[in-house]
Amino acid sequence: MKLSTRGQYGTRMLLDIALHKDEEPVLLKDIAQRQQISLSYLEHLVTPLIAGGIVRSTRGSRGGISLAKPTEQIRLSEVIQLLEGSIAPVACVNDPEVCNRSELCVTRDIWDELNQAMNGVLESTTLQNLVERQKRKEQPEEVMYYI
Amino acid sequence: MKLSTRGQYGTRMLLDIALHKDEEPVLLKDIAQRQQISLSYLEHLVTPLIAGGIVRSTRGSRGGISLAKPTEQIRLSEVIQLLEGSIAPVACVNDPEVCNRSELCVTRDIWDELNQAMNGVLESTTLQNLVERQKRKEQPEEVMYYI
DNA sequence: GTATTGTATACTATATTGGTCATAATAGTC
DNA sequence: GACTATTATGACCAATATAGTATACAATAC
Repeated sequence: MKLSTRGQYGTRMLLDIALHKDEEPVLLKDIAQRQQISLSYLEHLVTPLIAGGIVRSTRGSRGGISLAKPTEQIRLSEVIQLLEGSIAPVACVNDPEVCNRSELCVTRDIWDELNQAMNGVLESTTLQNLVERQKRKEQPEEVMYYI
Repeated sequence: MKLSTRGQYGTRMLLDIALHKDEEPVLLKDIAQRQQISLSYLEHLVTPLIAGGIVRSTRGSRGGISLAKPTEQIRLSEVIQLLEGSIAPVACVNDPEVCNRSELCVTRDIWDELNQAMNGVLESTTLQNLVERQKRKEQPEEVMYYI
């Protein structure tokens, strides 16, 4: 039940872009450095995000990556779907045809519930949520000083 | 986010045993045939379940596999844990040490929520639930006739 | 003691993961 | 228009995990 680095790195990349919106378009190189991810691997991960319309790229000098939609409209479910393919823990959840026992299979029902549980979290989390959480996380130290 | 065949086959094996409790101990060979899983692969999967105390095996003729505890006490979370290792979508959820950014990482927080969501389903589902669901599934046709 | 069953280990093929690298395309700058 | 900075794309590769097979061995009921 592991999330591969594609999904992990991809979300971190998007969060990084969102946190540096003032300097859009953001350089892949900078993201790579800040997130400690190899540039050449990031190049791979950005492609499906462009194709999926989450992100826009401009080539050439002064180019880079920018978000293609407002952060509130970027759901984690979408991101993971693009980078990892279907979230479903087993294939038959999406496509009952793959297994001839689907009809009567109770284990399938459970995997479906599992799928829905995961989907619930990912569907309800937007990039905006992540940004807010991040900001909240970085503040408490400062707040402490005022006590 | 895939569940490997280990987890899938393993749960099907346990459900199969539970549904044939009258003929315990159940032969691996029979499970393999009914569940259409190769015997030699099943032999692999049964080992961790024995080690985990979910199932008991008796060797020799008239031997086979039997459940080591009542179906109500066998949680899916336990089964998956034994067969797939940790359920956590990313390693840092269980062990923050693996990543030096754990402290401030908001994506980690999300993976943790994802983990909890999945855990909730698996923790609350027992083998007994599966058995009941299965029986309910196989009945409705008969019930219909009485309407 | 022997047939029947599980146990353990070693092996193999394939797919996935996590990259690297070279090259092409594109946009800005002089 | 040449040069440069930057992303885009695809070929390639190594390591690991998955899924499964094969084989020899151990225990036990009969």
